[in-house]
Amino acid sequence: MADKQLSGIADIKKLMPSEKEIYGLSELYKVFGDSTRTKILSCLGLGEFNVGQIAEILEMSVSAVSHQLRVLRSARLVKGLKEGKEVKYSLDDDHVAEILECGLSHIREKH
Amino acid sequence: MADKQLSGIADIKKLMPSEKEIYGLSELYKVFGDSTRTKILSCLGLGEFNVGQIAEILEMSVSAVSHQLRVLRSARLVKGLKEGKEVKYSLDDDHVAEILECGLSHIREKH
DNA sequence: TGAACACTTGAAGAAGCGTTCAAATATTGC
DNA sequence: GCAATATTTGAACGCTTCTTCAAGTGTTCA
Repeated sequence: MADKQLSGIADIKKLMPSEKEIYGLSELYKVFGDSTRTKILSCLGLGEFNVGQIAEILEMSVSAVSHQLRVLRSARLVKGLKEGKEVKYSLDDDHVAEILECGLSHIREKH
Repeated sequence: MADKQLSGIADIKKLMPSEKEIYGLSELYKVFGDSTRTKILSCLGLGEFNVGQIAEILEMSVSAVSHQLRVLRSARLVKGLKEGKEVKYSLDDDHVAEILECGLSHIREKH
């Protein structure tokens, strides 16, 4: 009984998302938390492109872009389809653009 | 005229969010991209707490929590109100919980 | 087969990040 | 003023991350 009024901290712990969910969430946002990757995602929100085209649009080296595409692929945010010697990249699903929008509307309101 | 069919890459560049917006967006997500900070935000989504309480809920040192609260404060994701010798922290606005929800629903669908 | 092109990969260096520890500041009550 | 409590701050350390450069794989076409 004495516990009841003492804090409610035990209750709060139970209401929090699980350790696993928190981890997954922060890992997801970590991927968005780099401007090169955000640029790539914004770019792919406008169409499908191969690595060289993305590099040209972003004015970065092909290698740097490819490294980041690997990160985005393993986070399943983009997918790459091989077409001959090229690889056409596109957003993996609609959720990705949605998350971008969600953040954009926040910063547009705040600043 | 020759330009027109050449690529459309110049057009894509114009359609992309500005450098400034991209930067702001990735900076915002960078803040979410750490599990300690995500925990603090989830916690404050459930109520208002002082630093010691947050540290207890997260089972972390007060110092570590305070350092991360500074990051969250300067990103204007949380606000702290001084009450005597305590500081009560809360989410800065509804957008924050919204962004958390947005990411959570993504990972819950994907995994 | 071999040259050309598109892309990926590995190693390396610089830069950035998060926690810890110890010290500093601020507020309250004796 | 002094001790006690709550929080912040700075320096230091180890760890991760992003880009670059060079080398590698894979595909097309002659």
